[in-house]
Parts: sequence; C-alpha cells; structure tokens
Amino acid sequence: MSTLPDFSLLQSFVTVAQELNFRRSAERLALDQSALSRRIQRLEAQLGYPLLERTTREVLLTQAGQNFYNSALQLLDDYVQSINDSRRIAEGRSGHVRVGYMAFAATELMPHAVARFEQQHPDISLALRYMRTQGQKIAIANDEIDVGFMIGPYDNSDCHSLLLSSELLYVVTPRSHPLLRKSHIEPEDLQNVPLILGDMAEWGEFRYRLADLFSRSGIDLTPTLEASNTLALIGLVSAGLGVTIYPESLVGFLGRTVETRPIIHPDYRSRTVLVWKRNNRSRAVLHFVETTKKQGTRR
Amino acid sequence: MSTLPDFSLLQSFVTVAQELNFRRSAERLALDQSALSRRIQRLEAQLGYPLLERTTREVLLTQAGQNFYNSALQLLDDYVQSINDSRRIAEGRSGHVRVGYMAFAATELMPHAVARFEQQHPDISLALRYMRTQGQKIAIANDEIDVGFMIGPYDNSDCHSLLLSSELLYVVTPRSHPLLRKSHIEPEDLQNVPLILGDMAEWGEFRYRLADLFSRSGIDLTPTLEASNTLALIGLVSAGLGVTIYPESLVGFLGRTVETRPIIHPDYRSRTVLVWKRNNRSRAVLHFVETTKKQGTRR
DNA sequence: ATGGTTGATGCATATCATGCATTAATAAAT
DNA sequence: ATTTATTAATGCATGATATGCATCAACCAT
Repeated sequence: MSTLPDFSLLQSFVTVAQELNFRRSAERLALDQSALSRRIQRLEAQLGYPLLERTTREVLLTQAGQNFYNSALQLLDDYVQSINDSRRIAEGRSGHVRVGYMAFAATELMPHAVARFEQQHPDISLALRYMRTQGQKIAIANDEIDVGFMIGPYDNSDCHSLLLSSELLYVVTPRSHPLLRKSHIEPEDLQNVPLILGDMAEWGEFRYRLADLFSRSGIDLTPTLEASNTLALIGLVSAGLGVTIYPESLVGFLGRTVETRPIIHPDYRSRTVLVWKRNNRSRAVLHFVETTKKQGTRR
Repeated sequence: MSTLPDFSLLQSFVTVAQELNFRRSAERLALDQSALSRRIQRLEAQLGYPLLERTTREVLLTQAGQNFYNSALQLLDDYVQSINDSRRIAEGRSGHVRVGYMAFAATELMPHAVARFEQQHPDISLALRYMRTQGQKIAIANDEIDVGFMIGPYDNSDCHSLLLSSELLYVVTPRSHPLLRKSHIEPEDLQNVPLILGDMAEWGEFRYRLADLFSRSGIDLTPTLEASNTLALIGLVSAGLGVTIYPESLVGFLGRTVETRPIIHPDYRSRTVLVWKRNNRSRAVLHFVETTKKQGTRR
C-alpha cells in the first residue's frame, strides 16, 4: 500500500459508521451522497478489505469496520490533540510551573522569586496557589504543584529542599505590656504569659514547630486563645488579651496597634524552604528553582 | 481549522524533519523539490504556526516542529497499526460472537441456536460461556459477551430482549410422595412441604423470581435444604428429603429416581430471553439474533 | 403492482497538486 | 571581493483527482 487513506476518508467513514445511512451522513459532511459513496469505496479500495456491508436499504459494519471505526476515532482525537499541543508551544507557552506558597513566604520570598522569574522567562507561565505547609507536602507528592514555599526543614528522600530563609521569631504585644521593658525576649520570659496563636487548621506546621522549640526549654506552649486569621489574631493582641509569636517576614506588615520584641535564642528561628520532587525533570521547573536560588538565602 | 492536514503532508514533514534538507527529502519522497516546498507551506498554513525555520541554506525545526514531529511519528505508526489490525480481522474469520448461556438454555435453546447458526454461517466463529443470569447482565454491559441466554424478562433500555421460551414449572418429587396423587399442582399445594432449591450463588435469579411468584400467592418460599449443583439437588430429592421446582426445559434430563408434576397457574412460568446491547452493530451478532429468532418462541 | 427511499454509476466540470523553468538567497571556493 | 554551486521559493501550464448532477437498480412499505 503506497499511500495512507486521507483524513477526509477517515472522517467520512466515522460519520457513516455512526449514522449507518449514506444520505444522512452526506448531509452531516456537507457533500453529495454520491461523493460520499465514492469516498467510502476509495477508502475500502485503498485498505484492501470491506468496512461496510450494504444494500440499498441497509448499512452494517463488518467486524473489521467496527475495529477500524474504534481506531479511527482514537486517531482523529490524538491528531487534534497533537496539533493543539504543538500550537501551545508555538504560541510561546513553552512551559508552566505550579507554585505553592504559605503565609510566611507570601510577603517577600515568593513575590520576589516570581517577579524575577517572569522577567527572565516571559515565555513560561506560572500558577500560584496559597496553601498551608502540610497541604503543599501532599500536593507535591500528588503532582498537583511543582514547587512549594513551606516551613522547613523538610526531610523527604523523594524531594529536593532549598533553604531560602532563616528568620528571627518576634513576640507581638499590646502597646502597653510588661515584656516591653526588655529589648529582647528569652524563651523563659514567656512562661505564664497569656498566648494567642493561630489555630491548628491554618497554622499547624508553625504551631507544631513552636511547641517543639518551647518544650525543649521546658515551657508548655498552650495558647489561651486561638484565631483563624491574622486580622483576628492581631485584633486580640491589640485588645490586651495576650501576646503572639510571629516570624520576621510578617513583622513588617503589622500595624501601629502592637509592639514587637525579637526572641533571642540560637534555635528560635523560622525557616522557609523551597521544595520540589527529585523526579520532576521539567526544564521550566528547574529554571524556576535556579532563579529562586540566585536570590540567595536570607538570614 | 476546517480540515486536518492530510497524511501525505505529515509524511512529507517527517521526512524533512529527519533530513533537514528539501532536496534530499524530495528525492526520498520521489517528487519535485518545489512540490515538497509547497506541501510544507500548505501544512504550516493549515496548522497556523511554523514547524521549520529555513533559509536557502539551512533548515531547522522550531520547538513546535520538534513536538509535532514526535507526535506525527506516533500517529503514523498508530495508523498503520490500526489498518493492519483491521485487515487481520477482515482476512480471518469474518466475525465472532461471544455467547453467554445459563442452565435452562443449556439443554435445547442454546444448542439448537448454535447448531443452526454454524450451519448457516460457517465463516463466523462462536465462543460459548456458561454464566448465570446476573453474570450475563454484567458481562453484556461490560462488552465481555455479545449475547446472552438468560432468565427473563429483562427490561434494560440499553438492551434488546427477545423472548425465546415461556415454560411451565414442574414440581420434582421422590418416587413416592403424597403430591403424586394429583395430576397437577397448584401453588397452595406446596404450603408446608419441605423444599430443596439450588443455592443463591448459582440460582439467584431463578430463586428471586420464584420467591416473587409464591409471595403473590401468600406462600413463604423458604427452602429447608440448598444444593450447589443439580446432581446434589436431585440426589436430595430422591432420598426423600423434600421436593424441588424445575423449569420444563430441564425436566427431560431427569433420571428415573424422581417423579414430576406440572404447576398449573397462569403466572407460574419460566421465561428465557436472548439479550444483546442496542448499540452492538456487529453484523455477526445481528445474524446470530436473526437465526435464533427464526427458531420461533417455544411455548 | 406501485411508490418512495437509498446506494451506486456515468459524465461533464471544477478543483487541486505537480513538474518544469526560473529566481533569489546564501555558503563555499577562488 | 568576486565567482560558483547549491538550495528553497515562485510563476505557469498541465495532469490528476474529486465533486455535483442526473439517472439507474434494488428493495421495502403500502
């Protein structure tokens, strides 16, 4: 067989296979019934075997025709798909990176990385999703995002982890509070001080790590109040109901209704890492990691 | 895009992508270089994006061209494969029908239909599978069999159903039993008579329908014994442990160790139907149905 | 027996792809 | 710097192919 039957023949056959009637099929294909009849005859001649059994009153598929019909549908679908895939590449969307980030990276780390990356790679599109740390871990494992800005460290043999920042922790107090007499806070200073923290649903990772830190200092970190969002959190602190603990990355975004003091202790730092799967070989993702890496680690 | 680029264009592009030289490619394709140049131009025009970057001295693939080249190779391969698959079907048996049957059709209905069909269509092969009614319903839905001889009626909008037989039900008793005084049985006669039936795993559909029939007569049809196969069933009846109920189609295959009496009641009949999917357009299947239909409905 | 519908066929025509000749561009050779 | 050789693109006449129209044969319903 020197030539493959053309797509117009495949599409014609698919229509006839569905209608089992030449007149209606010709109508669907916007051509004369006689032209359709000849197309099908040409197709069967080129293949060398019949696809249809027909009288002037009845059209049926042969077994080969049934099989060919199924294949033809798949072929046509794959073809259109490949044309569209190549078009996307031609139109400049040569890559795509799905980025997850949590609150601490939302103020500087992620925006700076994204801004720099888009400047250097305008042809690669990004999809940004706010997601708490635990959710990012799952989403990376499930290939729902490519990279994640999360609280670290994160030791997972399936993933790379890049340290982006290691920040001081700050105590946030009402405008008038005994702790403000000191220029900096030691963990022991927080013993028996009413504490207001974000709830576990949103701040789980942070809470878990704080509890770990304080427990090593022999301090039970049980909040007297919890809040679901930062506005409520800061509102409660402003009202004098207690203090909270913030990473440095968020301190610059506080209003004038509260005061802050750094916690001085070699271990009391908040780390943010960029995580991505070891087996993610996407060039776009590797470009993103390179760009973020070049920002340097903020200390 | 109203038309898909034809295979001759794909094949031409694939050759150019491999040679990266129009003259050599035209030679391979046995056509004039100018014709090849226009083919590639036509292909790029229909796709709407460039596949090649070229001067009079150099031909390169664009990113889209690279991607399209990979897809085109796969498509062409799949196409040839599907043509050959369908040819094998066309050249081998011109058809194949997968037939399911359950016990009641095993003695006459299915064998007669098969014998007649093979005589009329020696070119179509059959695959017979014993399968209880419920299993046949699933197998038809999952395209594991084409037609099924099953207990009916079976009302399913996705399927055709052809009534093949409507048979009397018989009571099978030991050689000596009080019920044998009567020439025929009425449902009420079975009240309080020990009953032995096939277990639900093998006889589920029959059991379900019997229970429905008897419940309408106010009779609780709970067997005192169950058996997994007919040999055990009839053995228990012979031994005087109770009676069972059989459809007419199986009565002729009983031994001399038991006696039978028909159940006379307008509703107490066992129906066998042939079922096949409405969207199964296979000519072979339709022939099988026609042949079975011509046997007439046994009453 | 008649009428309506459907797939196939003959024929003239429209449409499209090709080969030939030529041109413009470009790299290699001098 | 100039010349030569090679290659992709273009104009044009021609050949090849597909189509629409009219018609026919087959077949089912009435």
